[in-house]
Amino acid sequence: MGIAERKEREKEDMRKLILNAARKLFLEQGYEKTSIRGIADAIEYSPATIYLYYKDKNELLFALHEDAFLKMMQELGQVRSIHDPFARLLEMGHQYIKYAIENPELYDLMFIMKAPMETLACREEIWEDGLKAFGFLKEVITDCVNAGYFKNKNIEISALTIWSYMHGLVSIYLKNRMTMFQDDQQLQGMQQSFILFTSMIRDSL
Amino acid sequence: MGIAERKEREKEDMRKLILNAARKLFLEQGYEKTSIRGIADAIEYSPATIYLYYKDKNELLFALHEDAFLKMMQELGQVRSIHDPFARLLEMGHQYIKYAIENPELYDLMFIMKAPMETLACREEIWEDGLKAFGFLKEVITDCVNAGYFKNKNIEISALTIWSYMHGLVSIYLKNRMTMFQDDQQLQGMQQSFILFTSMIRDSL
DNA sequence: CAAATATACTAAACACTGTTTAGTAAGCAA
DNA sequence: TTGCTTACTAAACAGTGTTTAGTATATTTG
Repeated sequence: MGIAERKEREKEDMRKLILNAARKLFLEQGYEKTSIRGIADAIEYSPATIYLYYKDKNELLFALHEDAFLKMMQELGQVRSIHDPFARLLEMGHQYIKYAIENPELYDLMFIMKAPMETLACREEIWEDGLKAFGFLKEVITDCVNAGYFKNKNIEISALTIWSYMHGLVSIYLKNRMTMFQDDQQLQGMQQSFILFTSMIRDSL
Repeated sequence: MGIAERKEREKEDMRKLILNAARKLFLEQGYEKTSIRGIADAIEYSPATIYLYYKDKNELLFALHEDAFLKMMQELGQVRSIHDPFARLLEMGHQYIKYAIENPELYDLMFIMKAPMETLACREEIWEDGLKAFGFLKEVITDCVNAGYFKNKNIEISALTIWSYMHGLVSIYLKNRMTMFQDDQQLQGMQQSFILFTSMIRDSL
């Protein structure tokens, strides 16, 4: 009998309905100002219904966190068409900055907020999405090493170092701490710093 | 008449009483779980009283943010005794990491949370504390340039680049995103990355 | 087909949150 | 002693995430 299957589909539809409304509100007004009641209103269901499909607000944020990674990987993945590994790494950096600036709330969810990590912790799962993205960075760095760009053979540490810089740069900008530059010169400052950093790793990583 | 002065003193005492209770609770249970009511209970006053001394919760957080910077500058300032500027920069890095790990909630307040910046924005003031700390970093870098360690003459960009790396590294750790290492090897990983980064800037900044 | 059961949903409550308002009691000045 | 100011608070306002108990509807069973 197909009833069970239909119910399963309907359940999945409902999860998507909730998630889409959540994403919309979340991106429109930010995490802090989006309430379960607001999401419930948007889909014209009671707040309690949401708890039949998602354990709590953290789980809802975690689901958004997951497709934020999907989106980022799609955008970063485009660099695969670049043959030279160092040029590919550079473009990856540009795309990373672009993604962070264009999706500040998602970036927060992916790399700054504790909520999604707590869901992961109490499920006793690993941070798959993050590790996959980190793995992609390691691949590109490995290619750079193999092409003779970098001499350092510890890919893990090289990747962590590069990611730390990138994450720090965009975090400082997104969290409004780049006040050593005037508002309209912050992007330019980031650009200059990025050029400096990339020339540094090219010369001596 | 000394009555006005006494009242002024009492007002200042009350502000400190509130702030000390706020700091204690905040460090004990974190920002999110500390409520105005909790602070009011701790000092045995009504919640409304707190609003006679601080405009809102953001202002309370901003006050803590200020003495978090005071504390950090005290700890970082110790490196002034190191003569060699590059060794001084290295030690500053160590101290920065140490401070972040030992005071994760304060670090959040200083460099990640938006609340203190919002208070600053609506007061139309600049981020004095942050710029002062950044200025100290620039001083040390200038010394490194003058001593012939670094060839790059754009101190502002060099400082931003170094700070970005440091901030990224500690943020990734503090926000539990360093899952490429097992829990007990994350500090070691940071150490290795720090060594790599410092060797990179020594060779080619 | 009717009765029993399972499912989907919600109203209302619980226990909180930051913040404001209106009112009280004490301290001080005239 | 009267009038005014200051310090404080009880209670309310408008929200929050989450849970409970109960109601219809849909499905399965006798």
